[in-house]
Amino acid sequence: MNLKELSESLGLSQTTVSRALNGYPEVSESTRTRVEMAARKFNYSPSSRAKGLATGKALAIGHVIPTRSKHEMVNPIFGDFIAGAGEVYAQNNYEMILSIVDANNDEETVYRGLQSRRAVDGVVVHGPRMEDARIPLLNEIGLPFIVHGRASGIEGPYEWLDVNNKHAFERATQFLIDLGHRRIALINGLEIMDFAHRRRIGYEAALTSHNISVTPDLMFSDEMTEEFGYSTTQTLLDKEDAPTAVVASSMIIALGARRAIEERGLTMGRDVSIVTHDDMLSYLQNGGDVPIFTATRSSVRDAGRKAAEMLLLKIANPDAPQKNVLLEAELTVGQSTGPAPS
Amino acid sequence: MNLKELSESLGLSQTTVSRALNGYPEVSESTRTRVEMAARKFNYSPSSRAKGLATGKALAIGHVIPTRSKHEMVNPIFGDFIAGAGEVYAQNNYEMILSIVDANNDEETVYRGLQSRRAVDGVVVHGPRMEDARIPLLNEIGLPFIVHGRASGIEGPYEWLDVNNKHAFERATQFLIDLGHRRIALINGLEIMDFAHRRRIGYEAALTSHNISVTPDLMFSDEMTEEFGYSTTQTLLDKEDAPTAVVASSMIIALGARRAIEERGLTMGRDVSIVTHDDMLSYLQNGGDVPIFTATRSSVRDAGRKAAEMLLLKIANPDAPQKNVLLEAELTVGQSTGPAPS
DNA sequence: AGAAGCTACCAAAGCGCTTTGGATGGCACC
DNA sequence: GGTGCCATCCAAAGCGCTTTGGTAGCTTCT
Repeated sequence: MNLKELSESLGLSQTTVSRALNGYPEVSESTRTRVEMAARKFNYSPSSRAKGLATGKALAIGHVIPTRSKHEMVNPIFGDFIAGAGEVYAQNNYEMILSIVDANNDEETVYRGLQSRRAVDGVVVHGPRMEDARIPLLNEIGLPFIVHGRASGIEGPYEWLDVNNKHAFERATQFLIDLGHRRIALINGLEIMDFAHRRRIGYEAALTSHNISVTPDLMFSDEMTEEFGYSTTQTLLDKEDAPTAVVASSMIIALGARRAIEERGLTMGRDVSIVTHDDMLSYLQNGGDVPIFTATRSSVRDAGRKAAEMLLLKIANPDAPQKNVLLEAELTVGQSTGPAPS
Repeated sequence: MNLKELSESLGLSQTTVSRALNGYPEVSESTRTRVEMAARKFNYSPSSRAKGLATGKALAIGHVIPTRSKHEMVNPIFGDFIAGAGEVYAQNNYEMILSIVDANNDEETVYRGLQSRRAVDGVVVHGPRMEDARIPLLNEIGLPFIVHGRASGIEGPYEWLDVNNKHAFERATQFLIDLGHRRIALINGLEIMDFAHRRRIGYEAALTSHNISVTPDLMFSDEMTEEFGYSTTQTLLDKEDAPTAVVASSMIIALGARRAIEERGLTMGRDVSIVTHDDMLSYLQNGGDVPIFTATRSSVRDAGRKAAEMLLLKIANPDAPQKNVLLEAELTVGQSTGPAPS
């Protein structure tokens, strides 16, 4: 069923039917309801291709996920972010289109392709890195975008939504210091990633402000896997002056850290304290009345929702001033922290 | 830059340029290269909207992910599956479009909408449930699809790609029996999900064939979270005749199980054996020279690739016979299993 | 009564492609 | 030299919408 058939079956012109369905005022209420009834009855929706052609809008948002190397594997937070964003797109009759970037096609080509095919009206930039080249690229080709996170070292404004990683990790570290911990380790993500860099800055700031020296042998940075959390914590606990607390950059790292701790018969929250960042992923919940982990938490799904809303707004209103949103993570106290052992 | 402009700049007709770019034979090699050079130079790609309108194909595949309730939250395997499928789409110049189904829009509406908007040429059905209503629905509305998994209780043929869950879990259980285990627990996903049902059948078959009775108090089924693995294993270890082995349905469950085991000072692989299913997720690798967990493994990413290929083939050739692919999981021996303690 | 202003509708152009159905010129063949 | 056949190219229609630029008919005002 297309518009022509629908309008013929109603004895109306395509114009009128189109206007009726799109809420234009120059259609009488009685015809409008008649049209709407018929559309529902025949299960008619306008072809998104034709509509896109006619309006010049793609009615779609692109998400480009890099999987090109071990260092940028499919991110576990991706699913939740997408779920949040997708809700917003559905409400606004936008499609979400996903592109995978792997070893066979380079990032720039993918973005340029989306633009020149006119496949999307805008994109969300995931996992920004330090001095991320995508931001100048997108500005150059004129494709509207929003960054989930920020990219240190980029000059010029761009629209972003980020968690205040520095502040979160400063507070987390501060919290441990207040509990009497002095030797505090950081198990972080890869520091080419902007968020990881900011987290380290926050961690260091807290230490420095308490005259605790920042020692490189307590700071680790790698792909955020359970194994990395585990082996790093093992290394730490083997030290003669092992740290009494750990700040972890993800729940998955924290799970690995906990394993290393419990494997030695130590108790988390008593012998070793852990604060982790919790993205509130749906399948990795930090559950219980009292959460297992003390955590700086911030819902990635919610971030997805907000980012999508901002992008749609920007597309609808391209000349509005750039907006930036800095979300504060809340520090929730769980069972994984306690006073430093004496 | 559009086709008209490009052809004018070349002094050729739109027809010829179009044919040149689409590989038709009635274009001389010299003009073809000239056209291709120009297209590259001006960074021209045909508008996917216009192309779709003209050809009647959407050149897109839909993936519908349900997030409507706690029971169908964003699945952690989703990201890897998508990554695999996306590679194939990219190679074939297809877009991947994602739809989120939440509490506000029902599943049927989403599928019907995709079809009537002509937004996709086909869809991948994720996470099939027992007697899944989507299969008859898609058959009714005539939208090509492939199921990742199967749906028990559906009559009539449909195209699917599945892991041989029954066989995998039968082998896993068999393996534990061979090691002398007799009290073997199953920590499974929700049994409305078809895969979980099949896994239980496999588990039971192995027990039965060795005259080991199937006892309901050793079988657990819920959302596959770390917490579920942990608390269930705790319960199991509290029993007076605690099981000596566990079969787990996912790495995340297995991580929880391991935590419960190690928390009590027991050793995995000596005091309690674990076999898990490993989807080979990129961020949850069962690493090491000798893997941590003995596992039935099958790459979800690879499944995504294969499923996408099958669907594209089906779309290109709708009258070809239905294809079904049953992937065998390999049983890899790791450190988490050993002979039953005497 | 005529002008002006609404309300409610419509015909046709145009979005950027693909594809149908030619047209043109060069060459071999008899 | 005419015929037929390729190899190359092209004009124009059509895909299913939106939107421009109307028209027809009815009120209302002067």
